[in-house]
Amino acid sequence: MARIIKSPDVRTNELIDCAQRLFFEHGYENTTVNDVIRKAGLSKGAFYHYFASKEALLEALAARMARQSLDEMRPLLDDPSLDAVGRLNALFANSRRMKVDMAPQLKNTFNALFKPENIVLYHRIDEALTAVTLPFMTEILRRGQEEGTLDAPDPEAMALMLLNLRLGVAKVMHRALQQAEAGDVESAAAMLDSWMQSYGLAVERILKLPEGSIQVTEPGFARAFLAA
Amino acid sequence: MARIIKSPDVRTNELIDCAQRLFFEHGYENTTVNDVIRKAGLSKGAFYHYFASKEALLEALAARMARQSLDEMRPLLDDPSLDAVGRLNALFANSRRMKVDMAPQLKNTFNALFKPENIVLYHRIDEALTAVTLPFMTEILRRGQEEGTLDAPDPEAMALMLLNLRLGVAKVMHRALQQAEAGDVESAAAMLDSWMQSYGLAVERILKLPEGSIQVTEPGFARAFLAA
DNA sequence: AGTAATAGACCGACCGTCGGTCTATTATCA
DNA sequence: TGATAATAGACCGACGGTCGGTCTATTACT
Repeated sequence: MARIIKSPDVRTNELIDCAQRLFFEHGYENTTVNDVIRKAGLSKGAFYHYFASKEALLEALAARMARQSLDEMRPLLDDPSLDAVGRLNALFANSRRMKVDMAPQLKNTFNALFKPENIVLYHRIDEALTAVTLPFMTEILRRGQEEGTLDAPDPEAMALMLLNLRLGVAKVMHRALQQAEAGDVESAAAMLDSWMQSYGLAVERILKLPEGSIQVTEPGFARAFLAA
Repeated sequence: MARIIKSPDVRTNELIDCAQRLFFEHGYENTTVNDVIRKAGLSKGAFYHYFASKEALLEALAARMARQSLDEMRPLLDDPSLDAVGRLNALFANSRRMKVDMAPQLKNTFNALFKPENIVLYHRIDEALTAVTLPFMTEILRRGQEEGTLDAPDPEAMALMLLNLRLGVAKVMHRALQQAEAGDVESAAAMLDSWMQSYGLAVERILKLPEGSIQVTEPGFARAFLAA
């Protein structure tokens, strides 16, 4: 094979790129190291020069995703014009916008991530994401408690619970996507809408917020997302 | 090897028994089919006569655990003397009792289940458990809504969220166990207690119950569990 | 400037392990 | 007694990972 030399940083990211595409498309277990290096145009030796194991590649992928996600969130904490509720709503709005924007890829991602053979991939990413998001969320709640805009006696515990709930949303979104793909878009949208409503309600109740202060969904979101 | 013949039912359960011990101890991925059949005293051919794959064995294990757990819960639904809140409290009390009774094994189980190499095992079991528990929980909430003892506009959605929260508790219990094993029993117990307090609070708030109506923990529970 | 030395990116044949298959053999029962 | 269910274990191919070695770019020295 032709010998092409690149900077370690570039190579590493290329490998993670390939891993992301392959893992998401075929699952972690179903992707072989040989698949990765073929796609990356690299030898086995080179691969193991950069990553200690296939698992380490997964770890690096999860870490990169967590980092990216954190970069998206950080501005919200720094914005002094927002109170805690505003920050939470901004978080939800942000994630909505992203979901609709990237619906096509996201659909694939969701479908891939929740395939039963992909639990490992899913869990690693979720773990990394949660680890990165928890301090962030805790800080939002802590400030909210200070401001008196919400009631979270133990901000970290409450934050962790909110993140646990978020997982449930992801699962339901996947169910809705599958139902929509099976042709039943309307009822899937209805189901998703109603579920997100309940989710919002739960968040409000946990933080003792007045009903209606948290807007996790907006009119037509479910349909727009599922129909994309 | 001597040829021993047993009824399919017995063999199946023996294999699942071995799988349970081995998977929990060394993890699913780290346990080979050869390990299982060696421990069960069986040939490869016999194994694949009963299970289509190693994965199918895991599935069967998860299903059996779910079935057992359901059998433990069912009496609660049938008891007419309990209202919804009573049933939830009974559920918590039950799980507390079980936790303290079987603390030694449970410690192992928890430690095993949350080892990073055990995500697959953990997830499968959780999935089976959730699938079995959700209708049960939904029914409790539905009746509670009917009785007016709690407020769950969408019982299934709320039930699913409560189950999602339960996961968080399991994770925190694991963290506490590790901390306790590292010698810091007191602060681990304090942490766990405070966390369970928050968990109870969240449940109450989600269901709009008066504060104090749900008792997930009781004085000394965390210490008793961790010190066992 | 020319050259020797070093680092480390890169290569691919090879190996051990593991899930799973296949054929042969033995028990059970209609 | 023939059919079928149960058991045995040799065998297979794929896969993750290793290893000895090559190639190239940079640095150190004369």
